Amino acid sequence: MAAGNKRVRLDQQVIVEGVLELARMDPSSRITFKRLGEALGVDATAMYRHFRNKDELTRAALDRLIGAAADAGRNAPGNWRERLEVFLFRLAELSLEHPSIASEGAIIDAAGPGDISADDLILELLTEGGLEGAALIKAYAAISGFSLSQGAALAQEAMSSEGVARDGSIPWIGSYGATNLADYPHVYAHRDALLAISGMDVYRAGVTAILDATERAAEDSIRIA
Amino acid sequence: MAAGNKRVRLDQQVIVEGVLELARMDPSSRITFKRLGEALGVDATAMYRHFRNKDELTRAALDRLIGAAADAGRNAPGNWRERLEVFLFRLAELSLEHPSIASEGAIIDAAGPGDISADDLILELLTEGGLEGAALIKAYAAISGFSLSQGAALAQEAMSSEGVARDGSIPWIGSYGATNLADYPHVYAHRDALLAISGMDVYRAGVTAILDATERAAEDSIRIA
DNA sequence: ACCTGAACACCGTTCAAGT
DNA sequence: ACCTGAACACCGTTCAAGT
Repeated sequence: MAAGNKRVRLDQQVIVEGVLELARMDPSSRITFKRLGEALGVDATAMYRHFRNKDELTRAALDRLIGAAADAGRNAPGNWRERLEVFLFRLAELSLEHPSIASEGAIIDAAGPGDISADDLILELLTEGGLEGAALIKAYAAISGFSLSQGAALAQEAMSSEGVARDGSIPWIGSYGATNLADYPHVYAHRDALLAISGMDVYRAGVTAILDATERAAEDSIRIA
Repeated sequence: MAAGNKRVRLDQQVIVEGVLELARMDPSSRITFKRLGEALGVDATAMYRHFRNKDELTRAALDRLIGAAADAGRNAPGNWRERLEVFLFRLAELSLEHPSIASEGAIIDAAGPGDISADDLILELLTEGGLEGAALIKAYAAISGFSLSQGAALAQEAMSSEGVARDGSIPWIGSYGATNLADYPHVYAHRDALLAISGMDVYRAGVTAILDATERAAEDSIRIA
């Protein structure tokens, strides 16, 4: 069972799929060349024939995730906002399902075809919504920056609390432990509500805020035109 | 000059300050117990007397950064939105000045006094803006989630492009390299504008979008009341 | 009580050697 | 052309030994 011993011929595609599978099946442990080699039935160093280093490999895997989320958004029904939401939440789901990839920092700009495909989708939907020029670029920046960095945060959260449900329901704030909240009256007043916030709540709140503002900007620019 | 050889008595405070200094002076290399020990004139393993592991140490250092940003926001003039912006941009600056700390993933919830202080500030300012109940908690979630994850993304960007200006002016998108943009008409149409986006532009776009939406929600809840 | 230093189990990466 | 395996330089962490 598990992954091991396929012994197919290696190439970039096969390796990336191996990384994704490893990340899915073993969500709480880091991606390692050794573990990847075992899963593919190949020596740990064989990957260097196909990727310059680990960063490039992780980049390629993340790019695949982003591309898959973009496909989901592109094929979804609904108006521009609804399809954007499908893309954004699919990316969050995929990040939670592959935490060891999505959390591997240092990669905001996967720079592969999946990444560009997602950028194109975001721009297409925002244009459909009526945005153009500087407002379009700003909305694009807010959305693409948010989705990647917040997806990484979600994934890190899922990795560090191993064994816990991978649906984003992990509390965002662990606890206030020994800290005396007397000096922090607002935190004290809302402590129960704050502790009840999950990682996915945070993601959802961010998406809603950004898309509300975007929708507003779109309405304004249509009214002006 | 440089860090080395102080040989003071160790304690949590001294170690955290050492980490922050190391991160400031040597922004493109990772924090290491060995390097930290050299800077403090102490064996690499001496830190284990004061912190359970590296994660706890990094957490404490990040907590200090967040606390400093909260102090800046608390002491700033202006209305709630302006003071929130001071906090958010100060946090981005501090992340860029200490990239090896801010980028050290796995830490969304520093869970220390600085973190709680920042939470209290955010809640205070949002309350001042007229938010309460569920709308308050949602706005808090969007803002705190955004600031931490986007700050980490900014820091990772600063670390990977070593030597480049630490002011967030690094391009968000590297280049489109060899990729044929023929299949991506929207990216193609806006490629120059996209390549001109900096990391700080992305941060600013996110802050503006979230605060616009928050301001709108505050106006609504005041009108209803 | 606090720090040292050897030791351990792992990393990513390089490179000569195999097939 | 592609993969192996030894080797290297580094990690975080543990623990017995020093002072």
